Amino acid sequence: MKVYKEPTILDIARELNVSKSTVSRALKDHPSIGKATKKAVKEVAKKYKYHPNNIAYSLSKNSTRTIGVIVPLLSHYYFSTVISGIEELAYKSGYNVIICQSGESYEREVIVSQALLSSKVDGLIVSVSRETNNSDHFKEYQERNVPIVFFDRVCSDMEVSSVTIDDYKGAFTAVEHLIKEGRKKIAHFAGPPMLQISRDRINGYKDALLKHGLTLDEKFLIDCGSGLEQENGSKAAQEMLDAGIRPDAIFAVCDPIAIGVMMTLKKNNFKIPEEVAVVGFCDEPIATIIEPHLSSLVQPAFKIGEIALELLLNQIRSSIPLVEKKLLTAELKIRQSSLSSPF
Amino acid sequence: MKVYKEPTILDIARELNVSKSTVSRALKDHPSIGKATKKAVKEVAKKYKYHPNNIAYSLSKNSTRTIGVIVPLLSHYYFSTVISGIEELAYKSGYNVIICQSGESYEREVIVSQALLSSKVDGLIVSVSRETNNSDHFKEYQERNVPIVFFDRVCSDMEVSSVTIDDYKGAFTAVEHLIKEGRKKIAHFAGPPMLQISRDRINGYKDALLKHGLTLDEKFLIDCGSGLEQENGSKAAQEMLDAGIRPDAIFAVCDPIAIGVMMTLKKNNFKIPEEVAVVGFCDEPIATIIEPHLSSLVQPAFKIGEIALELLLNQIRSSIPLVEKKLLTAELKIRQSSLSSPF
DNA sequence: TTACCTTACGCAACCGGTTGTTTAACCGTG
DNA sequence: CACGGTTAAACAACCGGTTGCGTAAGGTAA
Repeated sequence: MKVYKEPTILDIARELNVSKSTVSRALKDHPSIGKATKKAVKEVAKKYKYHPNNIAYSLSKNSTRTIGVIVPLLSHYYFSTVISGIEELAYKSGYNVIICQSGESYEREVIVSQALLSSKVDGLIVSVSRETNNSDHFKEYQERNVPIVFFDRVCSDMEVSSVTIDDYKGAFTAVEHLIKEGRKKIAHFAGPPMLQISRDRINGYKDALLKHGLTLDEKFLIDCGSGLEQENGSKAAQEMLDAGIRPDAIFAVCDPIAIGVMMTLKKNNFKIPEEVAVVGFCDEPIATIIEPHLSSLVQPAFKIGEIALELLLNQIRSSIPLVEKKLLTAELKIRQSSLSSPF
Repeated sequence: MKVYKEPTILDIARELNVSKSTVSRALKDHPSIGKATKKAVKEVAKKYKYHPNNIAYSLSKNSTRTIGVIVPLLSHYYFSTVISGIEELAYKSGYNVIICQSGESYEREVIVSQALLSSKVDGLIVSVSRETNNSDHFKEYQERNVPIVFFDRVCSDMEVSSVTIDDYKGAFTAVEHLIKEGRKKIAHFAGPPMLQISRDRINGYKDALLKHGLTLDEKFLIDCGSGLEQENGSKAAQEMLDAGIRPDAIFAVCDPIAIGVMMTLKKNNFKIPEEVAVVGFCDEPIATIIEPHLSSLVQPAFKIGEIALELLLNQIRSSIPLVEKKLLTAELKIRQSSLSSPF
């Protein structure tokens, strides 16, 4: 393939017997080019179906007008919605977006971040993998003055812009809600401790219990292993039941875990919410498919994407290093799964 | 920002008093460079944390080693899984991937395909938006000898490689299964007729009925409007019930529609599968969250991505135009929603 | 007529790599 | 010692744009 030679600015120049700089300027309405010339150039460009070569543009301008995005997994509704938010604003601002997945793997995250660096992205938006506890690959961006914005999952040892949800407050709200519904034995199915969000949610859980005079029972703090998937929730819930642990409410670190927990509870003939109430986090679409519908904390994913891009553009356009941290609040959406008198 | 100047091949060359061509060759172990020189160059490169500039590379090689992917929506599990398949094989083959969403909008699809063309991708993998009924923007790729592979949703007026699943056969199998379970009044909730897959599935539905001597009743062929979302299914199902139409089985064009139908049926106190059996298409994760679990046709999404990339690489590496069409079979996964004696 | 200013465009360097073609030094050989 | 062959590296063109600066043509004013 590739025998065909694409039309370039030079082809247009030759056809009209002008210089290539004239063509370049004519195509972007530079004031020092005559009206007639502009018209002629544009006509020939259209005739040849000329497309400007972005690569050449990027090389000469030393800017690719491209921003890189690294997320753990595209298949999570939350992440793909954040991406939509990023893209929407990016296109409006004349930027392209390159999306990469780390697949929750540290190694892969390093590889793709290096690749994006070589591709000379003008900035990077990242939610780190749950394995990541070293940020050298991101520090290289800082050394090269390529702006970074973290969302949701941050590298806490770096001073960069970020947009996150107040996980502590969200968890606190959720647990407080369960307490107000009369629950006394509230368990938390926690996420991987590597992630800051897991730790924040655990703390919110603990503090809500303490505030309302409930004792913190370590056996109610349940580790779901390294995953945030449904199976992790199912498995951990079964182990909990097998161990004879019987909470009357469960706050799960995320919706898939909550769903897994619910599946296991139902399989073991526990009534939700009568015997066990459940609250999740993230409000994914599955929350309203499971029965009973799952109460969850709504993260404004699209908005988060837009804000992340906004912070990034602020940095790109700024002449000085800029650090802005946005903290958003997750709103509790109460559904049947956590009500005491649901019907 | 961007005050910092990145180290280039020339910086290394100056430090060692050699020419830049020597550095370029040393970095890639060209045989005509001495061992000592290679070692020195690589050391300085490491010292400076040199990263090759992909942009410059692409410009001189006239190849970006990048392939573009356009999908309707990232938030569909099916599409993000296909992308994972593409990425996996792409990385192994030394290619990068740029992912774009059309958002099911024709207009947006044209914009992103033009952008990818300007970015000089070496090839394109596409599943077209459901609005698309004009393929001029893709024909430009052909004119420029940039290979294209379609998956799932194709532009039927173009002779290019594609990987699709046999929608006709899948639909036929699903409906035949319902018939064997003793259902007589089988309705089909159809997708937008703009999409070839919708038409194929309708035909599979019709032919299965005919084969088993069931009459084709037009009132059982239900249009869900332009969308493939859950709400379209709910709405269409409610309209059906309101019109007094009472099928004993429903084959839906896709899982979200099937879920929407099930929700509405349950709300109206119809028992699934006793009164109405339901089968979906695609086997998304939600199929095993809804109760009863939804029977569906499994599309090997990851595999589809891998094959699509393989066909694309075949074209990129070939010196002559190449057209390969792969047709995969969707396997019916039978769950409770479509059984006559489920328990 | 001369000096000066616009207007419209060309020239050439530059971005950071790749690569075909010299070139220079060094080797052994007859 | 002259010659041919290797080896290692330099030179320079090229990819396709952008852009600072120079300049010719034409108009205007002194």
